Amino acid sequence: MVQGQSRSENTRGMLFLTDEQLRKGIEAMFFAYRGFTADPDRILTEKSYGRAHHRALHFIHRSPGTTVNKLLATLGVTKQSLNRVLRTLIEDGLVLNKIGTRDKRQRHLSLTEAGIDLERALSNAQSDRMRAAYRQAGADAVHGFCTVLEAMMDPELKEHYENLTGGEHI
Amino acid sequence: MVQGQSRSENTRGMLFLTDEQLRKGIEAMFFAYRGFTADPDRILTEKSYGRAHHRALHFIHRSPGTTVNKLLATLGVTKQSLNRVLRTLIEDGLVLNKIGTRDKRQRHLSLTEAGIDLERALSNAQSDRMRAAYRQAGADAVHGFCTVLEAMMDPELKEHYENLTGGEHI
DNA sequence: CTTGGAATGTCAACAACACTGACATATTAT
DNA sequence: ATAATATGTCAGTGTTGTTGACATTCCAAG
Repeated sequence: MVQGQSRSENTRGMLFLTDEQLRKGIEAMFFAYRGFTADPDRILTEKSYGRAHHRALHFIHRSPGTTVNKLLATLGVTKQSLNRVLRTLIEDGLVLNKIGTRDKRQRHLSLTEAGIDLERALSNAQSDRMRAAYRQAGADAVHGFCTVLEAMMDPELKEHYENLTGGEHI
Repeated sequence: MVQGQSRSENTRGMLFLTDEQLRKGIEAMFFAYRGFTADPDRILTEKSYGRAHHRALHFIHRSPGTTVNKLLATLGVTKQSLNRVLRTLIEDGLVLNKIGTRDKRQRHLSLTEAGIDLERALSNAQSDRMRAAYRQAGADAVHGFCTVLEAMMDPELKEHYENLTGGEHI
């Protein structure tokens, strides 16, 4: 440690943060994210899919009936990139593509039975590690974990994060 | 919320975790990681580098004099993949490649002045957001944040994380 | 009703970054 | 001497991202 001021606060309640603490946090994010994706990645490799497929399945599951444009904004990729992934998922019978009734330009995306199964397998693999980490760390730590993560998001992305709780339908 | 048992514990001290809570955590990781990499990514794009270059610079800065094999283990990529990145960094005069004295097979990696400058620019961009998030969340939250991240790591990766504190030299 | 623009899909080309497999070259260890 | 280690390199492949261009469909405003 450079200084002995770990997690201390000054008179104005401001945190003193050493370079060492910040660097530890940066490295923790790097290594933890590897663990975070490791388990679903194994399943995906078996099925010849990638992380992009997982993300698409996750958010379609989260907001069934969502449109391509909404999914695009959530994932933060180009439509060409998403389209490649969606096409394979539709061809493989994991995702349904229903033309909108109100606006026929829009395509409403939802999971088929098979899509739900794969999403659940991936979600379970990821949740298992998350649950184990949560239990090991304790309730207070989990609360702090989420608080810091939310504070790290771009404001625009944070809106997507917050708006997901509802799961708006058609 | 599916249940009203947020962050509660049962008689054995075990956390009750709803699917909703776990899913929130998963999405928080996804969105936060985007924010985490956004600022350095902008600098990297300017200089025609990628995230892989950032990671190499970071860990060489962290452990000056480290060998290629050690860096390989830390980054968790193949030597071919790392070599491509290292070659450009060496050609561009950001990284030094010194043949070992004890074992002449080994190449000891370190940053040049220019390498240190770029690493610092990237590190500052990332630290600024981290510091802001830390201050917004508070000291307790930061502690919980790191605790959960550490619990999420693969045991093998966690060793790398812990062994980095020293920064062993030649 | 025509026109503008939004939503979507698709084609092509390209780049970053990961992978595998194979091979070469020193150098060290046995 | 031989085996193993550390490194570098070449070739090929796959996923995922990007731009740019273009077609289609459809809503909405004039």
